Amino acid sequence: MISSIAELIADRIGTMPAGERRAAQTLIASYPMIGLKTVAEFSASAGVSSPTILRFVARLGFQNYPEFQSSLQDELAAQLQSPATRTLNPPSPGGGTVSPMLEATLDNMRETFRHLSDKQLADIAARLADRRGKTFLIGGRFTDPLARYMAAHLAVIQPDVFHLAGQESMWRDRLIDMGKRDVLVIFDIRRYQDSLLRFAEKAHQRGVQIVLFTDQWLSPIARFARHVIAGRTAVPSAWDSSAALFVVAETLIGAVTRQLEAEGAKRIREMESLR
Amino acid sequence: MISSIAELIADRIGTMPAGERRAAQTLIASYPMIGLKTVAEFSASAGVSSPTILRFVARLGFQNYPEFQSSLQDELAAQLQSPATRTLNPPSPGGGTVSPMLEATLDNMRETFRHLSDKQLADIAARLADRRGKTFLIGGRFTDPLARYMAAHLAVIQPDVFHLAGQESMWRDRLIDMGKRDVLVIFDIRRYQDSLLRFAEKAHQRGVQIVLFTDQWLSPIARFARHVIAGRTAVPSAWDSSAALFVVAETLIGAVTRQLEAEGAKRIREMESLR
DNA sequence: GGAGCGCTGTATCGTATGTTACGTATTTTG
DNA sequence: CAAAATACGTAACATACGATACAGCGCTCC
Repeated sequence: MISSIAELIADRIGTMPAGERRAAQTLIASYPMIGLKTVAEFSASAGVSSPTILRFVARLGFQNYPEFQSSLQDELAAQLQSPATRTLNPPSPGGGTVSPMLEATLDNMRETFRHLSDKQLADIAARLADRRGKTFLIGGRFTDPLARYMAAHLAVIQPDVFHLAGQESMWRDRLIDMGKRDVLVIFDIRRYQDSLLRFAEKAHQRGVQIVLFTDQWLSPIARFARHVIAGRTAVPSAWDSSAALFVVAETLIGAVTRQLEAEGAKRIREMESLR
Repeated sequence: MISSIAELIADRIGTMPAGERRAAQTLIASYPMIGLKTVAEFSASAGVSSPTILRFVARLGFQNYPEFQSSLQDELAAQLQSPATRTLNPPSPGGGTVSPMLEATLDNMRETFRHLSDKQLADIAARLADRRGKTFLIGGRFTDPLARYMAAHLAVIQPDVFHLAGQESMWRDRLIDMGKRDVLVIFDIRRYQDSLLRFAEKAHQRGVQIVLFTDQWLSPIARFARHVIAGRTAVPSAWDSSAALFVVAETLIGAVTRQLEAEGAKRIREMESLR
């Protein structure tokens, strides 16, 4: 049962030629506003010609463009009347893969932040913004990309940010560079990796301050960590979700950036000029 | 402070002559839909003549009818984009760094999935699960970790998954291995990278099917993409957020895994025994 | 009660908008 | 590799839409 134009498009987008598909994608991307504008604006926004828009509309089964617009308007009107039914995608009957996954993820985030105080985040941000020491980041098999993501951002706004990648032996050798003033950010969720635990222990012995991103069951590394961020990871999937940790990471990145505002801005400008 | 046209009308309806007042009441009664229709329809619905509608619009301060309609559309668009900020969620006191960031992120996700149909995700998942071709993943400066994250998971459940890293020249050379049956997953958000665009174009020429993760303004790569996922990225931070795209990626990973259930499970067992 | 003012609708006009025809480029098929 | 089919854009076209001029009507105020 197809009830909305968006569904209709999703249903037929596969059978459309390239130009019309672009039209479809542009419409979906900012649904449904562009469809309410003129053909000329729609076509310009999609980067195709007007006739292509009209053919696209015709393929959806409409006699002409105004009829198509009326449909969009009716749909909008219906949505506005019942705020509860505002979701563009109906509750996806028959084992939809989207809704449960999204709901669980959103819950995870709320729950994660509920157990995370502003002060805690501010402390960690201050620690990361402290320019007297270096910052190292490392992650496990699936969480290493999170470490990379964070490193990529932090490296823009301050010097001495290092992502530890590659062979275990590689980063173990970097231990010699680490000291009391340095921070080590570790991402480790189930199933926890021994290599990371060993590494964390040695770093801890050298006085390195460890910030740990882990799941709600806490990696054994928590024992050595100065700060522990426990994110919810359970979702209806074969895999655990790192989304909550990802959002915490982004939040921290934002906080650190704000703290380094002055120096950071200058640094970013310099960087721009180097490109 | 008057922020919406509805308020504007309420403010001035007292000073209006009878005919225009009827127009105003009709508009308010089914706000704002009638205002998006033609002058003729509006006038008929209000039981007045077209010029009266135009005079009504002029009195509100608009130069002409299209300008009035654009204002209504902008207002609608703003409403549709931030569903939560409209009703619930008080402005979270204390100006902590956490709440606004989290709220915006949650909104982004809801909004992103609102524009994403089950069918679309299923199509992409099916494509990624198709074992006849290879899967390549690549990302931009800040989004490459997302590509890595996805690659790390997909590589576990199926063979021939490759993350393209390192020098541009490196992955450009991999083009020769790509063909019609293969899929290229690209992550590209503002500011879009030329190198990725060039790469996407060449891949497209070779018939590679491109799945694009981008922001709501659509990377130029969308032109060559078979599937486009437009995630919301705006957050109260100096950086754009990739969290929504991250969640979409996780959802896809889950969907692909489910499709490859049988073979995947066997593969995972084998892998376990190899460790 | 009459004159003036203001509001409203009818009819006309100009134009922006949707539509269509046609030629070129691109892809598909034998 | 050739030929056909399909898709796309340019440009001309028609129409429907918004804008305007003007006349009629009612209302108010002297």
